[in-house]
Amino acid sequence: MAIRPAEQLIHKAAWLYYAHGLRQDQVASQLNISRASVAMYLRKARETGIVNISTSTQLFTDDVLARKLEDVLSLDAVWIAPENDHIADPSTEIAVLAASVFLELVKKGDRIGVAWGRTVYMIADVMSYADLQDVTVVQLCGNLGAPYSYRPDQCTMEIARRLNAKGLNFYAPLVLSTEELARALRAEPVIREQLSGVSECDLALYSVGAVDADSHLVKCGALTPSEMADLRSQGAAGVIAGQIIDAEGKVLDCSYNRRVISAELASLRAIARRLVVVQEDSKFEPLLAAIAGGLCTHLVVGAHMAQRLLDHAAATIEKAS
Amino acid sequence: MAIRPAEQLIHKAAWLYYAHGLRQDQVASQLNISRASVAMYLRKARETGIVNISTSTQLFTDDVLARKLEDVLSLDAVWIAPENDHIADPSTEIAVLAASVFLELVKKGDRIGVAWGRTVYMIADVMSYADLQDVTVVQLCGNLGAPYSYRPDQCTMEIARRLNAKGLNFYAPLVLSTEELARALRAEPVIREQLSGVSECDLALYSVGAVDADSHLVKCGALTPSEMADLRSQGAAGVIAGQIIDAEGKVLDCSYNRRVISAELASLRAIARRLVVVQEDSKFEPLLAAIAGGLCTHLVVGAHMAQRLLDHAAATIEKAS
DNA sequence: TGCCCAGTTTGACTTTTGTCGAGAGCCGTG
DNA sequence: CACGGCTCTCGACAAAAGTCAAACTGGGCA
Repeated sequence: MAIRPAEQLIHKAAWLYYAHGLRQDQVASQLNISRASVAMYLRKARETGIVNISTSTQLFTDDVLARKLEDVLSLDAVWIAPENDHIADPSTEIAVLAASVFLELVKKGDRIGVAWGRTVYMIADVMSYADLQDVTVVQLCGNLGAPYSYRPDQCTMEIARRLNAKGLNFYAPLVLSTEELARALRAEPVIREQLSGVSECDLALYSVGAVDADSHLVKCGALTPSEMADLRSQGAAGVIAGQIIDAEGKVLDCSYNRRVISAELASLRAIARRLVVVQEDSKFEPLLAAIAGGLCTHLVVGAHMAQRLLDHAAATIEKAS
Repeated sequence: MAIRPAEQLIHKAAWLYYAHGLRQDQVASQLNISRASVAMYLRKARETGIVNISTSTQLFTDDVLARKLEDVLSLDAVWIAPENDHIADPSTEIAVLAASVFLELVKKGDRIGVAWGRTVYMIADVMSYADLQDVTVVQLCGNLGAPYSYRPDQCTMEIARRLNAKGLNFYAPLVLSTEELARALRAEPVIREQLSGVSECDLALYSVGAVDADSHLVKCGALTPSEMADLRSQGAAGVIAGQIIDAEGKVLDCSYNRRVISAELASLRAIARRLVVVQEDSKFEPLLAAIAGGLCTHLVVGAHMAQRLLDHAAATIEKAS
């Protein structure tokens, strides 16, 4: 009985413990193993998603602020992570909340589009394991060759791993050196298929990038700081799935965008649930752009950002009237 | 701060403990309360479904036997509760499994039809709490006035309570004394509406009753033992949602059925997922009838029953060839 | 006002659970 | 066939969680 402790035993232990409510020693005697082993199995069961512990995120939508934001920005749902009191690290708080919200939004059989970035990777990192075998996680945009730690494929694969789902990477560079090459590559059947499959997603997860020298696009060499500054003066307001958008949330008409291999914004908008998570307060304008462009239906932000959004909306309405 | 500890605190405690993985004493100090209170809050959180602990029921479908049954009976999914070894009470085991399976099948926004009986009530009784606010549980058949403990409305309400969902009872007797009255009552707008709403359900939960003197219908006075025996000789093979069905799973043409207020079998068949749970080995024939009538897409049974079903199917095929 | 009640909170205690290092079986390899 | 390397397992200890009766709280009521 020392061969292959196997899923089987883990399952049984988890079943007896969590579903029947037995104590670990009772489980141990039923299964003829030591209690220590049971404890270990149970940990594994939790880690692999055989048991699922999830907490309602309702607390964060019950907030009046969240409700107001939903109304004023016409979003389906908003979650606000508290930042006021002795919270050690608000950005972690946001990531943890976003991970829970994400898991709550996923349904069996879903196809999920995932973009990339520090925020997305942080969410993946704190996401608890689940066992969603008939779920597919697809990468929304091309890869960056640069030795950068939040690569699009890493984000996709990590989330797929956590969910025990199928991961669908796509191996094209995010940005090419000429528009021609980008066009040609987009026409490739493999790539075209992947791109057209995006609109069949049921759920999307992304953050939004800022248009400044700290942007990921600059850090990993897709754009130089001066190019970025140029784009900014041309009206660039944010970055979504590797593409530059203007203040209205439309793709900016520029060479860079034409050289990018990524899901079209129209495809993104075709996804029913679009979860946008923003950690940094500095991403206020990019977020406004994303919302303006209808790229967001579900939003997770910190309390401070939420307040800014609400104030801004109020000011806009006042000005209009 | 002693006023209304409220959901708020429970939510926060649950969040810090389960989502952030803090220890109870850390949660206690964050929230400025004693660890004992935290422990109590966490229990409440579990009881009210603010946190959800669920275990994958895959173990029970992985069974080869389950796979074979799915094939041979053309069912969508089969779960088999083990009965072989030192399991104390196989019927409880089946109920616990059925409850887990049920919870796994429920999706947000679902409308769920629930019938009645000892089995259904047992399932409700062991079902863990969940917080599915946009779920509606509807009663599939009329009530029994008799002082019987597994009344249809009780089954419905208990499941709704566990799920924190809306319960939709319907207050008509299950069986009337004359066909005329039954017809008249069925024509009542309130009742008609409820009955026609059944086919809009996404999920149904019921067991199947035996046609003998031990049947609930006899025990609660809807039928006398001799009437039951009569029906049996007329071809009655089982009871579904208070109605007598024949071996082919069709409604038996008899006075009793015409006097019953319950969801029509056609409405039941219109429900995409029909979870049938059978505990007693004696319900072999009724179950066969239900399956024959297409009243079952998802099945939970004990190992012994599963084997009988498979043997029977094998024999039938052999005979046919 | 003073008293009682229902529900909360707490400290102290017990029980349950997590973890560690050591030991045992298995396997491929030299 | 003996040897490490590997993983699984166990016993014992430390840490964490559950429990209970007693104290407390604020609000309703005579």
